[in-house]
Amino acid sequence: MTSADQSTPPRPPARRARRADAERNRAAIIEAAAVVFAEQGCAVDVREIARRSGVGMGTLYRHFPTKDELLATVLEREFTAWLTAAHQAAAATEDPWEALTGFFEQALAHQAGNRALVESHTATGAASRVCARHREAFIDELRTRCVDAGLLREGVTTADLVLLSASLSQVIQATGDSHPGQWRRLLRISLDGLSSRNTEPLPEPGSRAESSANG
Amino acid sequence: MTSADQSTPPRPPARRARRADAERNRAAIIEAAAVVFAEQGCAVDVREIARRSGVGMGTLYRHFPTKDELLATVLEREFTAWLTAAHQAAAATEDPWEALTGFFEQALAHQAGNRALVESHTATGAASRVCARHREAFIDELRTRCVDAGLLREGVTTADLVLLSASLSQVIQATGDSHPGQWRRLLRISLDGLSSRNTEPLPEPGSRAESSANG
Amino acid sequence: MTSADQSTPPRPPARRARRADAERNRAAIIEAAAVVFAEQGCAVDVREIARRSGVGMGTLYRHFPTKDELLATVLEREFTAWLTAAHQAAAATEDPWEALTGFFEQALAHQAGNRALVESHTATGAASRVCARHREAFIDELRTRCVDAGLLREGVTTADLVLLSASLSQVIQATGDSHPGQWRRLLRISLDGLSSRNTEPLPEPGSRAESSANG
Amino acid sequence: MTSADQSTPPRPPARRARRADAERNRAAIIEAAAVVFAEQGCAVDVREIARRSGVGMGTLYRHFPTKDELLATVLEREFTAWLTAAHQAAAATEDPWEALTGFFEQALAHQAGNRALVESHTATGAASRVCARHREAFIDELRTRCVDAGLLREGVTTADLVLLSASLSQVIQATGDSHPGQWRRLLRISLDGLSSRNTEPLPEPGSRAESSANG
DNA sequence: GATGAATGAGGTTTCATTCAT
DNA sequence: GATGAATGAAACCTCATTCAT
Repeated sequence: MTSADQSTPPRPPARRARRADAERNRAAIIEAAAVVFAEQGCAVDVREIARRSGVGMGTLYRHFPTKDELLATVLEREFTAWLTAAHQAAAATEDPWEALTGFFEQALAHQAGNRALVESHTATGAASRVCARHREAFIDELRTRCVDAGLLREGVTTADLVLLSASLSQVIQATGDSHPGQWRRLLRISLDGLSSRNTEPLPEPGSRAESSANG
Repeated sequence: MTSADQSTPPRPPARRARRADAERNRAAIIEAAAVVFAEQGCAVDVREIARRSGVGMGTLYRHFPTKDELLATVLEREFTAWLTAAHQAAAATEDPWEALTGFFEQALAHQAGNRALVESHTATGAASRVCARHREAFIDELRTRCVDAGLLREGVTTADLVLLSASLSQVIQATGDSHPGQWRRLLRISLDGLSSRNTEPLPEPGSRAESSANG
Repeated sequence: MTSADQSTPPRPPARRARRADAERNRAAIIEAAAVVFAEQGCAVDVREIARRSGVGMGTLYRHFPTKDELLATVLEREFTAWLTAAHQAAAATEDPWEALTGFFEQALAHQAGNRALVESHTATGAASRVCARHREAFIDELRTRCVDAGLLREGVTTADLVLLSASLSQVIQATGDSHPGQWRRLLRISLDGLSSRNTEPLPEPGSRAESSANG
Repeated sequence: MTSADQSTPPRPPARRARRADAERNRAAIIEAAAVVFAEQGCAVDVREIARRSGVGMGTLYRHFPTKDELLATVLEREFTAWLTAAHQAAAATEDPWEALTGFFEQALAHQAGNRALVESHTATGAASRVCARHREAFIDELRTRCVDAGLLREGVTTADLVLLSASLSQVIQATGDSHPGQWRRLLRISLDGLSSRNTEPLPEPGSRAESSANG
């Protein structure tokens, strides 16, 4: 009566007895950790996370043998979720420029108020490695589309865009509570600086040329 | 009654001497703290600072009742020094735009490699309050000059410029060793977005309008 | 009432089958525990044992309600095995003294490299109780043979020999890798001190008389 | 009136103000640690030591940055105290053999009931290194005296004596409470085996020759 | 019976701050 | 005023044992 009503889902190959409970715990831990990390940054007490997820310390450390590992998992999950959404949004429009700006919009909106996520940009831990590569690949895709359409300023690299994203995301943190939404102005300014309307060449990476000629 | 019996206050210079010693200690502490904070960020052990300044913990805490207060003092001193230099640089040119770009250049170059300084942008401690105000005043001055000369994009506020500065300074930290100088490209892009060449209105602070029209 | 309703006990072999499985598990646990305890001493993580025996923690604890109990079982098994071999060796020679020295040789050789076995001499846990009794009985047998043949020094008790064995076994551990075989010298020295050639009386148990007169 | 009464001890060069208190704490810590380690072995909770010495955890770790360091200090102190006493005892007699036996007597009596001290023989930590060297030097001295007087069995090395000492000290632990003083019998036996009365050669280090010929 | 996830007290160590000298 | 030892609350992590499935 309880499980096998109609279209029985192909019974998982047994041995998953406790796994369900464990998976629920693991999910609870990640959930709680995500909240706590977002609220208070990477430096929180692990016990706070254990308390909020309703599990003991041992359980937490069974699933994540190290605080860093937990953090990495949480961040990766958030990165992935965000990238997935970004892909969908990008696929929903024909306009390359709209795809690019939409990406930035969404990236920043997503990171607003997530302290750990922002801190992770600075962190050099192994956590961000994988995520970084995924993000880079996607940004490169967006860039190529804009370049092909002649919309992007000459010489703008993927690294530039990655950096711009990281840069703005950290601003969000600072303005988060006091000036919500101000980052949109900065984003607009930067994007305008990225448009092919600007014809002056960018300084070579590593060069020390003067920054801008406004005449 | 105990030491100075025979009238004619014998040693006011003695107290002065003490004062000088204390002042020297204070300076040593700030000096050492500046180095340590710059090298290792805000999270260093206070004892490291005491050790490097050659004073005891008690002395340190007599001058600065809290680690945060010491940090604030250090940061403020650095802000002040930097702002002074910035003022001089700004006064040395007639061109308002050059003054503005020069400011950014110098601000960012100054912050490269100073971990505490960059972290302070995110920190909500009392440390940054004072500094923020000074910086703001100066940026506002630069902005006004540009606006008066018709060089700055319509609607750009001081807050925008402050945020841009903070934003880029954090990029410097992230790219510091691996991609030195890349921040100059980002700066150039942003400054181009700030020029009065861009005529589209910026989104209202707090609004959610679309970010950019590239047509 | 639940399983065997229709009289004629239907599946005693079934329960036997279960028993066999359990017995196999028990054997696997002991086997693995013996290896791990020998390698790493008594302080190993129980999970290491569970992992190596291929059973879950619950199974392990069903068979051995306590880590100490498992340890006791393992040690007893090893003692038994060793004692059996010792018995055979002792029965293979007519010479009582050779039987005694052979026993020591074999005891020590057997314990070289088994950390838990050596540690157990110091440990006051319930583990060593049983083993101790068996060993004692056998040593007493050897002693009696030597005494009857007039080969053993006057007054040497079984307890003395037990203690000598324990003592030397710990030496083996200490010298194990660096000076293999040095214990044989010590054994020889001790055995010579045990021979009936030495006629001075031993100090009473508990007495504080001077230890030796070498003249 | 308080300090400079008569024969003033040459005033310590100032700067020792707090040092006295700290030294008292350090002593208290070592004292407490010695007791606790002796009672319960090396594996005690550091907090127990802190509690018993009446200092906070921080104080303890200021003086001994690591539990191992504390243990090493305690052991070394005990070794030193013991060796000093042993030197004096050895100097008090003309008889080389009495000096040797006295040394063993005292060494073992001193270690009876000190769990950490005995455990340290097995431990390979850096703690015992220094102590070991001192002990070895002293034992070598005793040995030489006996050899020169023709009292010691041919071929007995310092290493043999060191090992014998360690071996017996561990026996003490095992018999400590139940059979106090039994180790004296074992010691006597071993010493008799060491006397020059025994003329059979010892097995070469590393050899596998038979252990003893009692005929 | 078997499984292995969950438990949580305890282990060592750090560090901002206070306080006796 | 200066000194630096003392403080003690956390922090991270381990592991013998229990218990739901």
